Amino acid sequence: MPEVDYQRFRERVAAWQPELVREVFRQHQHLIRVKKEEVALDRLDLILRTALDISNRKGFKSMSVRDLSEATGISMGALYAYIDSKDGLLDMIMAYGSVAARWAVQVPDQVVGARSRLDWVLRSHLYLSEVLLPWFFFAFMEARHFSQRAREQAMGSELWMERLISECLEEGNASGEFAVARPDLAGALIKSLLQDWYLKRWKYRRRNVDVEAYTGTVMEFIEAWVLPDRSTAPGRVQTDQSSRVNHEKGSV
Amino acid sequence: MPEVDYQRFRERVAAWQPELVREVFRQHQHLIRVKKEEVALDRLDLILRTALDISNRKGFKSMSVRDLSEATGISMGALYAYIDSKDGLLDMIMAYGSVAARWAVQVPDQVVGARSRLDWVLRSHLYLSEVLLPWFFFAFMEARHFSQRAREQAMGSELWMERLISECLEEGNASGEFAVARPDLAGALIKSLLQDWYLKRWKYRRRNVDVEAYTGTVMEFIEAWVLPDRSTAPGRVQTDQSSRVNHEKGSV
DNA sequence: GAGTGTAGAGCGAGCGCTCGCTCGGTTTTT
DNA sequence: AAAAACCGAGCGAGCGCTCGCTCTACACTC
Repeated sequence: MPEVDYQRFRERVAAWQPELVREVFRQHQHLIRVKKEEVALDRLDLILRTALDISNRKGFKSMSVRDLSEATGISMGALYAYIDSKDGLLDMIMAYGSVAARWAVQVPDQVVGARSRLDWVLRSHLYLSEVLLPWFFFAFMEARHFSQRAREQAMGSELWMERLISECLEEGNASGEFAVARPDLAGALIKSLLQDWYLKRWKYRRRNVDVEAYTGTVMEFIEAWVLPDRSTAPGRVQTDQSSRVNHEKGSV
Repeated sequence: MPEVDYQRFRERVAAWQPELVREVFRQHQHLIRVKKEEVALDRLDLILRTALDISNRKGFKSMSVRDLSEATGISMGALYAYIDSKDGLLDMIMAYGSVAARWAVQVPDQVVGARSRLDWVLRSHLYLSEVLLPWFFFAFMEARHFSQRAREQAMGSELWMERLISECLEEGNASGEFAVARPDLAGALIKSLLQDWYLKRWKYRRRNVDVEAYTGTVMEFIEAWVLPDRSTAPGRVQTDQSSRVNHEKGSV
């Protein structure tokens, strides 16, 4: 039934993930003093990973450049050949995830129908946040420290994701696949369920809940709400409209 | 149907809210140089409010004590008569919300039955987070900067709230009021819906969604999942068990 | 293949600045 | 006039960032 599973998603991501740092390097090359691409890529990758790691433990603001220097083993001077400033490092980190998101979540043409599209969008988002967990956590937690321009961009992409979900719901309402009262609010609530996966990871790790189990429960939760009819038992099949209950809107 | 609404909740809170700062003052009196309680309370209240305001805009770490001094109009020296250190200020802020939570969310004895209890717990949490929004936002965003002891306490209270929800669900499963597959995971997911209200406030404010509208939608969302049967129309009445559908667990 | 010039990459002590916090003196209250 | 509260210049530590220098790899000369 699902349009994609985690295993296949990982394989698809593995194909372009090494190119991510290269893309970031090229976007910011005018600010980077290191000339040779092949020399730069490994260390840039190390810098970005380490910066995310330290920032997610003590906050970007609290991470001193000396901390980063010690953790990467790259001297202060050399570090500043890769970044033009601490804020520039933040820009590169954000670019890293933005590029990944752009490459990962576009819905392919062969996925048609509201329910399939919703399934695809939600799963892609969850799976990507699993692969790039440190980045998603960082982007959420540090967003309010961004410059106004960057913050508005972050808010915009949050709203974009929501509208993507809401549009699926509206499309489903129109086709009869779904029956949900407020697609706008529903989109917001569904997004918060996706977010919990990377915001509260410690909780799920402690309980041995993996991304597939989480995704499964979330999809059930959502479908219980948006489908016109349902049975709470997992593995159900009712997707046709014939089994819908004719609910009485006017009842007190 | 609901055990409590926002209006009544506010009235109840208004009765003890002025006593909150007094409680915080007394808990930390040994660290406060200002002797006279009546002199101290107003300024302590101002300090806590302003600190929350600045912290929520630029982060607790980035808020300098000079910022706080200028914003409150209290000189550096006088400020340090109310707080023993910046970390001490953080302790007082956390105490403020902890006391409020303790006073606000205990379930009264007259609320019986799983569905009523769940309703009461969720609404109380949502309403309290509306009244103390700056505190809830602060507690979530700054938790990772706490000392290990404080962080474990925060994690504990997060898990406590979840277990409260999960227990309602389990109780409801046992009594037949609910039929939810994984009460533990469900508790976590439901909590994330409550959290979205204070984490993404800008979004809901922009859409003119108030706390009652949000609460209503969330409660519908949740009940669509946990109730054994449902109708998507708002204002429905089916709460008795006679209308339950006998769902077939084994169906493919 | 040994010697040499050079550009790229790396290094870390030190600069100017802001931070949390203090303390001797002043104003207000009782 | 004593006690309580308030004030803000000044302290050492730590911050982001720089800059004069060294090290390394490789093309070129003889």
